[in-house]
Amino acid sequence: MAASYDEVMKLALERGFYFPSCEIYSDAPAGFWEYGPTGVNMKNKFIELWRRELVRRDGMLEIDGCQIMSKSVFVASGHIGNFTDPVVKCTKCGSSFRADRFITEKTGESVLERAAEQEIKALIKKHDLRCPNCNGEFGEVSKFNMMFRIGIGPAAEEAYLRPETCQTIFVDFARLFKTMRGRLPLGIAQVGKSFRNEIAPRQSLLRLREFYQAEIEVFCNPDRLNEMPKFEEVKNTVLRLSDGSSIIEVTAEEAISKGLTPNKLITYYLALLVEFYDKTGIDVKRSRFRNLSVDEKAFYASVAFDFEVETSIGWLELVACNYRSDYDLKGHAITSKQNLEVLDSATQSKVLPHVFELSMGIDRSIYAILEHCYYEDKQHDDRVVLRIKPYLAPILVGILPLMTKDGLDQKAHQINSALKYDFDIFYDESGSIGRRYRRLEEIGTPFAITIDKATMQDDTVTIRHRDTMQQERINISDLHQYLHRALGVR
RNA sequence: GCGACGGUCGUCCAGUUUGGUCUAGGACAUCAGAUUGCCAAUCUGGUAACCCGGGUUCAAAUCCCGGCCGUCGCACCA
Repeated sequence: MAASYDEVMKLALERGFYFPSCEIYSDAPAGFWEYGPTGVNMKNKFIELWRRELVRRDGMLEIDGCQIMSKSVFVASGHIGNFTDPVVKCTKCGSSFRADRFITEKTGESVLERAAEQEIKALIKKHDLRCPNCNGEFGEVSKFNMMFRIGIGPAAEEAYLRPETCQTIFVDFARLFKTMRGRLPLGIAQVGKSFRNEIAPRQSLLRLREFYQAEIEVFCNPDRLNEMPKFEEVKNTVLRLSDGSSIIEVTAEEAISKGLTPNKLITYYLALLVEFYDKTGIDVKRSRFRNLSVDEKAFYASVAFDFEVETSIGWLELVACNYRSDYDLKGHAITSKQNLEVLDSATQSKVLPHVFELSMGIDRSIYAILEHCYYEDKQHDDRVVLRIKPYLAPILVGILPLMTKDGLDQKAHQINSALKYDFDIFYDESGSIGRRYRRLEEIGTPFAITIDKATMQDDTVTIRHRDTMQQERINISDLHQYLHRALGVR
Protein backbone atom coordinates (compact mmCIF):
# COMPACT_ATOMS: atom_id res chain seq x y z
CA MET A 1 0.00 0.00 0.00
CA ALA A 2 2.91 2.32 0.59
CA ALA A 3 3.60 4.29 -2.53
CA SER A 4 6.76 3.77 -4.45
CA TYR A 5 8.93 6.34 -6.17
CA ASP A 6 7.73 4.99 -9.53
CA GLU A 7 4.07 5.40 -8.66
CA VAL A 8 4.57 8.97 -7.55
CA MET A 9 6.61 9.64 -10.68
CA LYS A 10 3.86 8.22 -12.86
CA LEU A 11 1.24 10.33 -11.15
CA ALA A 12 3.44 13.41 -11.48
CA LEU A 13 3.92 12.89 -15.21
CA GLU A 14 0.34 11.93 -16.02
CA ARG A 15 -1.36 14.57 -13.94
CA GLY A 16 0.86 17.58 -14.41
CA PHE A 17 2.65 17.80 -11.08
CA TYR A 18 6.14 17.98 -12.54
CA PHE A 19 8.08 16.90 -15.63
CA PRO A 20 11.51 17.38 -17.23
CA SER A 21 12.45 20.83 -18.43
CA CYS A 22 13.04 21.51 -22.14
CA GLU A 23 11.95 17.97 -22.88
CA ILE A 24 11.19 18.54 -26.56
CA TYR A 25 14.91 19.16 -27.13
CA SER A 26 17.43 16.39 -27.12
CA ASP A 27 20.09 18.55 -25.48
CA ALA A 28 17.96 19.17 -22.41
CA PRO A 29 20.33 18.93 -19.46
CA ALA A 30 19.67 16.75 -16.46
CA GLY A 31 18.69 18.19 -13.12
CA PHE A 32 16.06 20.65 -14.31
CA TRP A 33 12.38 19.98 -13.77
CA GLU A 34 9.29 22.10 -14.11
CA TYR A 35 6.12 22.22 -12.07
CA GLY A 36 2.91 21.81 -14.02
CA PRO A 37 -0.45 23.29 -13.04
CA THR A 38 -1.22 20.86 -10.24
CA GLY A 39 2.33 20.88 -8.90
CA VAL A 40 2.74 24.62 -8.83
CA ASN A 41 -0.59 25.04 -7.11
CA MET A 42 0.46 22.61 -4.43
CA LYS A 43 3.88 24.21 -4.11
CA ASN A 44 2.36 27.66 -3.68
CA LYS A 45 0.09 26.32 -0.95
CA PHE A 46 2.99 24.60 0.73
CA ILE A 47 4.83 27.92 0.83
CA GLU A 48 1.75 29.64 2.21
CA LEU A 49 1.58 27.04 4.98
CA TRP A 50 5.28 27.63 5.70
CA ARG A 51 4.53 31.34 6.00
CA ARG A 52 1.67 30.68 8.34
CA GLU A 53 3.25 28.09 10.59
CA LEU A 54 6.80 29.41 10.73
CA VAL A 55 7.15 32.98 9.48
CA ARG A 56 3.98 34.46 10.94
CA ARG A 57 3.80 32.22 13.96
CA ASP A 58 7.27 33.25 15.05
CA GLY A 59 7.07 36.84 13.84
CA MET A 60 9.87 36.52 11.34
CA LEU A 61 10.74 38.96 8.57
CA GLU A 62 10.49 37.71 5.02
CA ILE A 63 12.54 39.04 2.15
CA ASP A 64 12.89 38.22 -1.53
CA GLY A 65 16.43 38.71 -2.72
CA CYS A 66 18.31 38.41 -5.98
CA GLN A 67 19.49 35.14 -7.40
CA ILE A 68 22.64 36.62 -8.92
CA MET A 69 25.15 37.85 -6.39
CA SER A 70 28.59 39.34 -6.60
CA LYS A 71 31.75 37.34 -6.29
CA SER A 72 32.63 38.97 -2.98
CA VAL A 73 29.57 37.48 -1.34
CA PHE A 74 30.91 34.01 -2.02
CA VAL A 75 34.46 34.86 -1.11
CA ALA A 76 33.09 35.93 2.26
CA SER A 77 30.77 32.96 2.59
CA GLY A 78 33.56 30.52 1.84
CA HIS A 79 31.86 29.08 -1.21
CA ILE A 80 34.62 30.13 -3.57
CA GLY A 81 37.12 28.27 -1.42
CA ASN A 82 35.12 25.46 0.09
CA PHE A 83 32.50 24.74 -2.48
CA THR A 84 35.22 23.42 -4.71
CA ASP A 85 36.49 19.91 -5.04
CA PRO A 86 39.93 19.27 -6.49
CA VAL A 87 39.55 16.63 -9.19
CA VAL A 88 42.13 14.64 -11.13
CA LYS A 89 41.28 12.88 -14.33
CA CYS A 90 43.02 9.87 -15.85
CA THR A 91 44.40 10.70 -19.29
CA LYS A 92 43.86 7.16 -20.48
CA CYS A 93 40.46 5.94 -19.32
CA GLY A 94 38.90 9.21 -18.27
CA SER A 95 38.01 8.19 -14.72
CA SER A 96 38.09 11.08 -12.33
CA PHE A 97 38.79 11.17 -8.62
CA ARG A 98 38.57 13.56 -5.75
CA ALA A 99 42.26 14.46 -5.60
CA ASP A 100 42.51 15.19 -1.89
CA ARG A 101 40.80 12.01 -0.78
CA PHE A 102 42.58 9.88 -3.31
CA ILE A 103 46.01 11.03 -2.20
CA THR A 104 45.20 10.60 1.46
CA GLU A 105 43.86 7.13 0.82
CA LYS A 106 46.91 6.01 -1.16
CA THR A 107 49.69 7.67 0.76
CA GLY A 108 48.34 8.47 4.17
CA GLU A 109 49.39 12.06 3.70
CA SER A 110 46.68 14.45 4.69
CA VAL A 111 45.75 16.96 2.05
CA LEU A 112 43.73 20.07 2.65
CA GLU A 113 40.56 20.17 0.61
CA ARG A 114 41.49 23.68 -0.43
CA ALA A 115 45.09 22.81 -1.28
CA ALA A 116 46.48 24.57 -4.33
CA GLU A 117 46.48 22.72 -7.62
CA GLN A 118 50.28 22.87 -7.75
CA GLU A 119 50.55 21.25 -4.36
CA ILE A 120 48.30 18.36 -5.36
CA LYS A 121 50.14 17.90 -8.61
CA ALA A 122 53.43 17.75 -6.76
CA LEU A 123 52.10 15.08 -4.44
CA ILE A 124 50.88 12.94 -7.32
CA LYS A 125 54.31 13.20 -8.94
CA LYS A 126 56.16 12.52 -5.70
CA HIS A 127 54.28 9.28 -5.03
CA ASP A 128 53.94 8.38 -8.71
CA LEU A 129 50.20 7.90 -8.30
CA ARG A 130 48.39 6.32 -11.20
CA CYS A 131 44.84 5.53 -12.13
CA PRO A 132 43.63 2.53 -10.09
CA ASN A 133 41.40 1.42 -12.95
CA CYS A 134 43.83 1.29 -15.84
CA ASN A 135 47.18 2.40 -14.42
CA GLY A 136 47.08 5.42 -16.75
CA GLU A 137 48.71 8.71 -15.91
CA PHE A 138 46.78 11.53 -14.31
CA GLY A 139 46.32 14.78 -16.18
CA GLU A 140 45.89 18.31 -14.87
CA VAL A 141 44.30 18.92 -11.51
CA SER A 142 41.12 20.87 -11.95
CA LYS A 143 38.83 22.47 -9.44
CA PHE A 144 35.19 21.79 -9.80
CA ASN A 145 33.09 24.50 -8.27
CA MET A 146 29.47 23.62 -7.77
CA MET A 147 28.38 27.22 -8.27
CA PHE A 148 27.17 28.47 -11.65
CA ARG A 149 29.44 31.28 -12.67
CA ILE A 150 28.02 34.00 -14.87
CA GLY A 151 29.33 37.18 -16.46
CA ILE A 152 27.58 40.49 -15.88
CA GLY A 153 27.53 43.26 -18.45
CA PRO A 154 29.73 43.60 -21.54
CA ALA A 155 32.84 43.03 -19.47
CA ALA A 156 31.33 39.81 -18.13
CA GLU A 157 32.17 40.68 -14.58
CA GLU A 158 32.41 37.61 -12.38
CA ALA A 159 29.29 36.78 -10.40
CA TYR A 160 27.40 33.67 -9.37
CA LEU A 161 23.95 32.25 -9.15
CA ARG A 162 23.42 31.76 -5.45
CA PRO A 163 24.00 28.19 -4.27
CA GLU A 164 21.78 28.82 -1.25
CA THR A 165 19.24 31.54 -0.54
CA CYS A 166 20.58 32.45 2.87
CA GLN A 167 23.48 34.62 1.74
CA THR A 168 21.03 37.37 0.82
CA ILE A 169 19.75 37.27 4.34
CA PHE A 170 23.24 37.69 5.76
CA VAL A 171 24.20 40.57 3.50
CA ASP A 172 20.87 42.29 4.15
CA PHE A 173 20.92 41.66 7.88
CA ALA A 174 22.30 45.00 9.09
CA ARG A 175 19.76 47.05 7.13
CA LEU A 176 16.86 44.85 8.14
CA PHE A 177 17.80 44.89 11.79
CA LYS A 178 17.94 48.69 11.75
CA THR A 179 14.95 49.54 9.60
CA MET A 180 12.61 46.85 10.85
CA ARG A 181 13.39 47.61 14.51
CA GLY A 182 14.90 44.19 15.04
CA ARG A 183 15.45 42.53 18.37
CA LEU A 184 17.39 39.37 19.06
CA PRO A 185 16.52 36.65 18.53
CA LEU A 186 15.28 37.63 15.07
CA GLY A 187 14.20 35.24 12.35
CA ILE A 188 14.62 36.32 8.72
CA ALA A 189 13.11 34.10 6.07
CA GLN A 190 13.23 33.74 2.34
CA VAL A 191 11.79 31.48 -0.33
CA GLY A 192 13.44 31.26 -3.67
CA LYS A 193 15.55 29.47 -6.19
CA SER A 194 19.06 28.25 -5.59
CA PHE A 195 21.45 26.79 -8.11
CA ARG A 196 24.07 24.11 -7.79
CA ASN A 197 25.97 22.48 -10.58
CA GLU A 198 25.50 18.97 -9.24
CA ILE A 199 27.80 16.34 -10.69
CA ALA A 200 25.11 13.73 -10.76
CA PRO A 201 21.57 15.10 -10.54
CA ARG A 202 19.15 12.26 -9.89
CA GLN A 203 15.64 11.27 -9.08
CA SER A 204 13.61 14.15 -10.43
CA LEU A 205 12.84 16.59 -7.64
CA LEU A 206 15.26 15.03 -5.18
CA ARG A 207 18.55 16.29 -6.56
CA LEU A 208 18.17 19.25 -8.85
CA ARG A 209 20.53 21.80 -10.30
CA GLU A 210 17.93 24.54 -9.95
CA PHE A 211 15.71 24.18 -6.94
CA TYR A 212 13.56 25.94 -4.38
CA GLN A 213 14.62 26.55 -0.85
CA ALA A 214 12.72 28.06 2.04
CA GLU A 215 15.34 29.26 4.44
CA ILE A 216 15.07 30.75 7.88
CA GLU A 217 18.04 32.34 9.59
CA VAL A 218 17.54 33.03 13.26
CA PHE A 219 19.94 35.69 14.50
CA CYS A 220 20.64 35.37 18.18
CA ASN A 221 22.90 36.35 21.04
CA PRO A 222 25.06 33.30 21.77
CA ASP A 223 25.02 34.15 25.47
CA ARG A 224 21.25 33.97 25.67
CA LEU A 225 20.37 30.75 23.88
CA ASN A 226 18.38 29.53 26.84
CA GLU A 227 16.34 32.70 27.27
CA MET A 228 13.42 31.68 25.16
CA PRO A 229 9.98 32.47 26.66
CA LYS A 230 8.30 31.07 23.53
CA PHE A 231 9.77 27.69 24.37
CA GLU A 232 6.76 27.10 26.66
CA GLU A 233 4.56 26.78 23.56
CA VAL A 234 6.44 23.74 22.34
CA LYS A 235 7.82 22.12 25.47
CA ASN A 236 5.56 19.08 25.05
CA THR A 237 6.09 18.68 21.35
CA VAL A 238 7.58 15.31 20.58
CA LEU A 239 10.93 15.22 18.84
CA ARG A 240 12.27 12.07 17.25
CA LEU A 241 16.02 12.23 17.59
CA SER A 242 18.47 9.87 15.98
CA ASP A 243 22.16 9.22 15.68
CA GLY A 244 21.53 7.50 12.36
CA SER A 245 20.60 4.09 13.73
CA SER A 246 18.06 4.16 16.55
CA ILE A 247 15.43 6.82 17.11
CA ILE A 248 14.29 8.07 20.49
CA GLU A 249 11.15 10.02 21.10
CA VAL A 250 11.33 12.76 23.69
CA THR A 251 9.46 15.96 24.37
CA ALA A 252 11.27 19.18 23.60
CA GLU A 253 11.67 19.74 27.33
CA GLU A 254 13.18 16.29 27.87
CA ALA A 255 15.51 16.72 24.92
CA ILE A 256 17.15 19.61 26.67
CA SER A 257 17.24 18.07 30.13
CA LYS A 258 18.81 14.92 28.71
CA GLY A 259 21.34 16.93 26.77
CA LEU A 260 20.14 15.61 23.44
CA THR A 261 19.72 19.11 22.07
CA PRO A 262 22.04 21.91 23.13
CA ASN A 263 19.72 24.74 24.15
CA LYS A 264 16.19 26.13 24.19
CA LEU A 265 16.56 28.22 21.06
CA ILE A 266 17.60 25.35 18.83
CA THR A 267 15.09 23.01 20.41
CA TYR A 268 12.28 25.51 19.99
CA TYR A 269 12.86 25.78 16.27
CA LEU A 270 13.21 22.02 15.83
CA ALA A 271 9.84 21.68 17.52
CA LEU A 272 8.30 24.36 15.33
CA LEU A 273 9.55 22.48 12.32
CA VAL A 274 7.96 19.19 13.38
CA GLU A 275 4.67 20.93 14.04
CA PHE A 276 4.86 22.45 10.57
CA TYR A 277 5.58 19.16 8.85
CA ASP A 278 2.80 17.47 10.77
CA LYS A 279 0.42 19.92 9.11
CA THR A 280 1.76 19.16 5.62
CA GLY A 281 0.37 15.65 5.85
CA ILE A 282 3.77 14.05 6.06
CA ASP A 283 3.67 11.23 8.58
CA VAL A 284 5.97 12.60 11.26
CA LYS A 285 6.07 9.15 12.82
CA ARG A 286 8.27 8.39 9.84
CA SER A 287 10.60 11.29 10.40
CA ARG A 288 13.67 11.94 12.49
CA PHE A 289 16.18 14.59 13.37
CA ARG A 290 19.52 13.09 12.60
CA ASN A 291 22.35 14.54 14.59
CA LEU A 292 25.16 14.86 12.08
CA SER A 293 28.62 13.61 12.91
CA VAL A 294 31.65 15.84 12.61
CA ASP A 295 32.67 14.76 9.13
CA GLU A 296 29.14 15.01 7.75
CA LYS A 297 28.57 18.58 8.80
CA ALA A 298 28.81 21.45 6.34
CA PHE A 299 31.93 23.54 6.58
CA TYR A 300 30.14 26.32 8.43
CA ALA A 301 28.11 24.32 10.93
CA SER A 302 28.98 23.61 14.53
CA VAL A 303 25.76 21.79 15.42
CA ALA A 304 23.68 20.15 12.73
CA PHE A 305 20.44 18.21 12.67
CA ASP A 306 18.98 16.98 9.43
CA PHE A 307 15.23 16.60 9.38
CA GLU A 308 14.65 13.44 7.40
CA VAL A 309 11.58 11.47 6.39
CA GLU A 310 11.30 7.86 5.48
CA THR A 311 10.35 7.20 1.85
CA SER A 312 10.33 4.26 -0.51
CA ILE A 313 13.88 5.11 -1.50
CA GLY A 314 15.21 5.51 2.01
CA TRP A 315 15.61 8.38 4.42
CA LEU A 316 15.28 11.67 2.61
CA GLU A 317 16.73 14.89 3.95
CA LEU A 318 14.16 17.68 3.81
CA VAL A 319 15.64 20.31 6.09
CA ALA A 320 19.17 21.03 7.21
CA CYS A 321 19.21 22.65 10.63
CA ASN A 322 22.61 24.18 11.21
CA TYR A 323 24.00 26.27 14.00
CA ARG A 324 26.25 28.45 11.83
CA SER A 325 27.59 30.47 14.79
CA ASP A 326 28.96 33.83 13.60
CA TYR A 327 30.67 32.20 10.63
CA ASP A 328 28.67 34.12 8.04
CA LEU A 329 28.35 37.54 9.59
CA LYS A 330 32.01 37.49 10.54
CA GLY A 331 33.00 36.56 7.00
CA HIS A 332 30.85 39.27 5.48
CA ALA A 333 32.05 41.83 8.03
CA ILE A 334 35.66 41.14 7.19
CA THR A 335 35.24 40.99 3.42
CA SER A 336 32.95 44.00 3.17
CA LYS A 337 34.75 45.94 5.91
CA GLN A 338 31.39 46.77 7.45
CA ASN A 339 30.60 46.47 11.12
CA LEU A 340 27.73 44.02 11.38
CA GLU A 341 27.44 44.04 15.15
CA VAL A 342 24.10 45.05 16.62
CA LEU A 343 22.90 46.13 20.01
CA ASP A 344 21.13 43.45 21.98
CA SER A 345 18.49 45.48 23.76
CA ALA A 346 18.11 42.89 26.50
CA THR A 347 21.70 43.20 27.67
CA GLN A 348 22.51 46.61 26.23
CA SER A 349 25.66 45.09 24.77
CA LYS A 350 27.04 44.99 21.25
CA VAL A 351 27.07 41.56 19.77
CA LEU A 352 27.88 39.92 16.46
CA PRO A 353 24.85 37.62 16.29
CA HIS A 354 25.12 33.92 15.84
CA VAL A 355 22.83 32.18 13.41
CA PHE A 356 20.68 29.09 13.66
CA GLU A 357 19.36 28.07 10.29
CA LEU A 358 16.45 25.98 9.01
CA SER A 359 17.22 25.33 5.38
CA MET A 360 14.27 23.61 3.78
CA GLY A 361 14.19 21.90 0.43
CA ILE A 362 10.78 22.67 -1.04
CA ASP A 363 10.96 20.30 -4.01
CA ARG A 364 11.91 17.37 -1.83
CA SER A 365 9.15 18.27 0.59
CA ILE A 366 6.62 18.26 -2.24
CA TYR A 367 7.83 14.82 -3.27
CA ALA A 368 7.64 13.53 0.30
CA ILE A 369 4.11 14.85 0.73
CA LEU A 370 3.00 13.18 -2.49
CA GLU A 371 4.52 9.89 -1.45
CA HIS A 372 3.16 9.95 2.09
CA CYS A 373 -0.32 10.95 0.90
CA TYR A 374 -0.52 8.46 -1.97
CA TYR A 375 -3.01 5.77 -1.18
CA GLU A 376 -4.44 2.82 -3.04
CA ASP A 377 -7.88 1.98 -1.76
CA LYS A 378 -8.12 -1.81 -1.87
CA GLN A 379 -11.77 -1.64 -0.82
CA HIS A 380 -12.74 0.22 -3.96
CA ASP A 381 -11.13 -1.17 -7.10
CA ASP A 382 -7.67 0.00 -6.03
CA ARG A 383 -8.68 3.59 -6.65
CA VAL A 384 -5.72 5.91 -6.29
CA VAL A 385 -6.36 8.64 -3.76
CA LEU A 386 -4.01 11.44 -2.89
CA ARG A 387 -5.00 12.05 0.69
CA ILE A 388 -3.52 15.50 0.79
CA LYS A 389 -4.64 18.19 3.24
CA PRO A 390 -7.39 20.40 1.79
CA TYR A 391 -5.25 23.49 2.22
CA LEU A 392 -2.50 21.93 0.09
CA ALA A 393 -4.72 20.32 -2.55
CA PRO A 394 -4.23 21.69 -6.08
CA ILE A 395 -7.99 21.64 -6.55
CA LEU A 396 -10.25 22.04 -3.54
CA VAL A 397 -13.50 21.01 -5.12
CA GLY A 398 -14.89 19.58 -8.32
CA ILE A 399 -18.21 20.85 -9.69
CA LEU A 400 -20.01 17.98 -11.36
CA PRO A 401 -23.49 18.03 -12.89
CA LEU A 402 -24.82 14.50 -12.70
CA MET A 403 -25.90 14.87 -16.32
CA THR A 404 -25.89 17.54 -18.97
CA LYS A 405 -29.61 17.84 -19.49
CA ASP A 406 -32.66 19.23 -17.69
CA GLY A 407 -30.65 22.34 -16.90
CA LEU A 408 -28.30 20.58 -14.50
CA ASP A 409 -25.27 21.78 -16.41
CA GLN A 410 -26.46 25.41 -16.37
CA LYS A 411 -27.04 25.15 -12.67
CA ALA A 412 -23.56 23.72 -12.24
CA HIS A 413 -22.07 26.57 -14.23
CA GLN A 414 -23.81 29.05 -11.96
CA ILE A 415 -22.30 27.41 -8.89
CA ASN A 416 -18.95 27.34 -10.64
CA SER A 417 -19.13 31.07 -11.29
CA ALA A 418 -20.09 31.82 -7.74
CA LEU A 419 -17.15 29.94 -6.26
CA LYS A 420 -14.32 30.32 -8.74
CA TYR A 421 -12.88 33.56 -7.44
CA ASP A 422 -12.42 32.26 -3.94
CA PHE A 423 -11.47 28.61 -4.37
CA ASP A 424 -9.50 26.39 -6.69
CA ILE A 425 -12.29 24.53 -8.39
CA PHE A 426 -12.67 22.33 -11.43
CA TYR A 427 -15.76 21.95 -13.54
CA ASP A 428 -16.26 18.60 -15.26
CA GLU A 429 -19.28 17.25 -17.10
CA SER A 430 -17.71 14.59 -19.30
CA GLY A 431 -18.18 10.85 -18.82
CA SER A 432 -19.70 8.97 -15.96
CA ILE A 433 -19.91 10.46 -12.52
CA GLY A 434 -17.77 7.71 -11.03
CA ARG A 435 -14.97 8.34 -13.46
CA ARG A 436 -15.06 12.03 -12.67
CA TYR A 437 -14.80 11.30 -8.94
CA ARG A 438 -11.81 9.04 -9.52
CA ARG A 439 -9.99 11.60 -11.61
CA LEU A 440 -10.43 14.23 -8.96
CA GLU A 441 -9.29 12.11 -6.05
CA GLU A 442 -6.17 11.10 -7.93
CA ILE A 443 -4.93 14.68 -7.76
CA GLY A 444 -6.08 14.99 -4.16
CA THR A 445 -9.27 16.99 -4.57
CA PRO A 446 -10.94 16.65 -1.17
CA PHE A 447 -14.49 17.53 -2.23
CA ALA A 448 -16.84 17.05 -5.13
CA ILE A 449 -20.08 18.95 -5.47
CA THR A 450 -22.68 17.05 -7.46
CA ILE A 451 -25.65 18.77 -9.01
CA ASP A 452 -28.57 16.37 -9.35
CA LYS A 453 -32.30 16.51 -9.94
CA ALA A 454 -33.03 17.45 -6.35
CA THR A 455 -30.84 20.51 -6.84
CA MET A 456 -33.32 21.85 -9.37
CA GLN A 457 -36.11 21.55 -6.82
CA ASP A 458 -34.60 22.72 -3.56
CA ASP A 459 -31.22 24.31 -4.33
CA THR A 460 -29.24 21.71 -2.45
CA VAL A 461 -26.23 19.79 -3.71
CA THR A 462 -24.30 16.82 -2.46
CA ILE A 463 -20.77 17.16 -1.22
CA ARG A 464 -18.73 14.01 -1.57
CA HIS A 465 -15.70 13.45 0.62
CA ARG A 466 -12.63 12.08 -1.08
CA ASP A 467 -11.35 9.74 1.62
CA THR A 468 -14.61 8.22 2.86
CA MET A 469 -16.64 8.54 -0.36
CA GLN A 470 -19.49 9.66 1.90
CA GLN A 471 -21.87 12.31 0.69
CA GLU A 472 -23.84 14.95 2.52
CA ARG A 473 -26.49 17.28 1.25
CA ILE A 474 -26.18 21.00 1.77
CA ASN A 475 -27.72 24.23 0.55
CA ILE A 476 -26.01 26.03 -2.29
CA SER A 477 -26.10 29.18 -0.20
CA ASP A 478 -23.97 27.44 2.45
CA LEU A 479 -21.30 26.24 0.05
CA HIS A 480 -19.06 29.23 0.38
CA GLN A 481 -18.91 29.03 4.12
CA TYR A 482 -18.57 25.26 4.07
CA LEU A 483 -15.57 25.32 1.78
CA HIS A 484 -14.01 28.19 3.62
CA ARG A 485 -14.20 26.24 6.84
CA ALA A 486 -12.79 23.14 5.16
CA LEU A 487 -9.69 25.10 4.23
CA GLY A 488 -8.80 25.75 7.85
CA VAL A 489 -5.42 24.46 9.01
CA ARG A 490 -5.84 21.97 11.79
C1' G B 1 32.18 12.10 -13.38
C1' C B 2 33.11 6.53 -14.04
C1' G B 3 30.78 1.62 -14.92
C1' A B 4 26.55 -1.62 -16.21
C1' C B 5 21.88 -1.61 -18.39
C1' G B 6 18.17 1.00 -20.94
C1' G B 7 15.30 5.02 -24.21
C1' U B 8 8.83 3.26 -29.10
C1' C B 9 1.84 7.35 -28.28
C1' G B 10 0.27 11.11 -21.99
C1' U B 11 1.51 6.16 -19.10
C1' C B 12 2.92 0.97 -19.37
C1' C B 13 4.30 -2.61 -22.82
C1' A B 14 4.91 -5.63 -27.84
C1' G B 15 8.08 -5.24 -32.14
C1' U B 16 14.96 -5.05 -32.36
C1' U B 17 17.85 -11.42 -31.53
C1' U B 18 17.47 -12.83 -37.73
C1' G B 19 17.04 -5.04 -41.42
C1' G B 20 11.88 -5.57 -45.76
C1' U B 21 5.46 -8.14 -44.37
C1' C B 22 5.91 -1.63 -39.22
C1' U B 23 2.25 3.90 -44.05
C1' A B 24 4.67 0.75 -35.98
C1' G B 25 0.44 -3.10 -32.59
C1' G B 26 -2.03 -3.46 -27.66
C1' A B 27 -3.69 -1.87 -22.80
C1' C B 28 -4.79 2.19 -19.72
C1' A B 29 -5.45 7.37 -20.11
C1' U B 30 -7.46 11.23 -23.26
C1' C B 31 -11.05 13.62 -26.98
C1' A B 32 -15.94 13.45 -29.80
C1' G B 33 -20.75 11.16 -30.39
C1' A B 34 -24.54 7.67 -28.62
C1' U B 35 -26.53 5.48 -24.27
C1' U B 36 -26.89 5.54 -18.91
C1' G B 37 -27.86 8.85 -14.68
C1' C B 38 -24.07 8.77 -7.86
C1' C B 39 -18.83 5.80 -7.74
C1' A B 40 -13.11 3.80 -13.34
C1' A B 41 -20.43 0.84 -17.17
C1' U B 42 -21.27 -0.03 -22.53
C1' C B 43 -20.97 0.99 -27.86
C1' U B 44 -18.89 3.79 -32.09
C1' G B 45 -15.23 6.90 -33.90
C1' G B 46 -10.76 9.84 -33.24
C1' U B 47 -5.98 12.13 -31.50
C1' A B 48 -1.26 10.40 -30.30
C1' A B 49 5.25 7.65 -30.48
C1' C B 50 10.32 4.89 -32.91
C1' C B 51 15.46 10.47 -27.94
C1' C B 52 18.92 13.55 -31.28
C1' G B 53 22.82 13.60 -35.07
C1' G B 54 25.81 10.88 -38.37
C1' G B 55 27.04 6.18 -40.84
C1' U B 56 26.20 1.18 -43.31
C1' U B 57 22.35 -0.54 -46.87
C1' C B 58 18.30 -1.00 -52.53
C1' A B 59 15.90 -0.80 -47.56
C1' A B 60 16.94 1.02 -40.42
C1' A B 61 12.45 1.29 -34.67
C1' U B 62 15.90 -2.89 -35.67
C1' C B 63 23.02 -2.87 -37.26
C1' C B 64 27.47 0.70 -36.21
C1' C B 65 29.52 5.50 -34.13
C1' G B 66 28.83 10.02 -31.28
C1' G B 67 25.71 12.97 -28.16
C1' C B 68 21.60 13.62 -24.75
C1' C B 69 18.42 11.57 -21.11
C1' G B 70 16.96 7.68 -17.49
C1' U B 71 17.70 3.55 -13.77
C1' C B 72 21.18 1.16 -10.65
C1' G B 73 26.16 0.86 -8.44
C1' C B 74 30.62 3.78 -7.17
C1' A B 75 31.76 8.65 -6.02
C1' C B 76 29.48 13.23 -4.52
C1' C B 77 25.68 15.73 -1.74
C1' A B 78 24.77 22.56 1.61
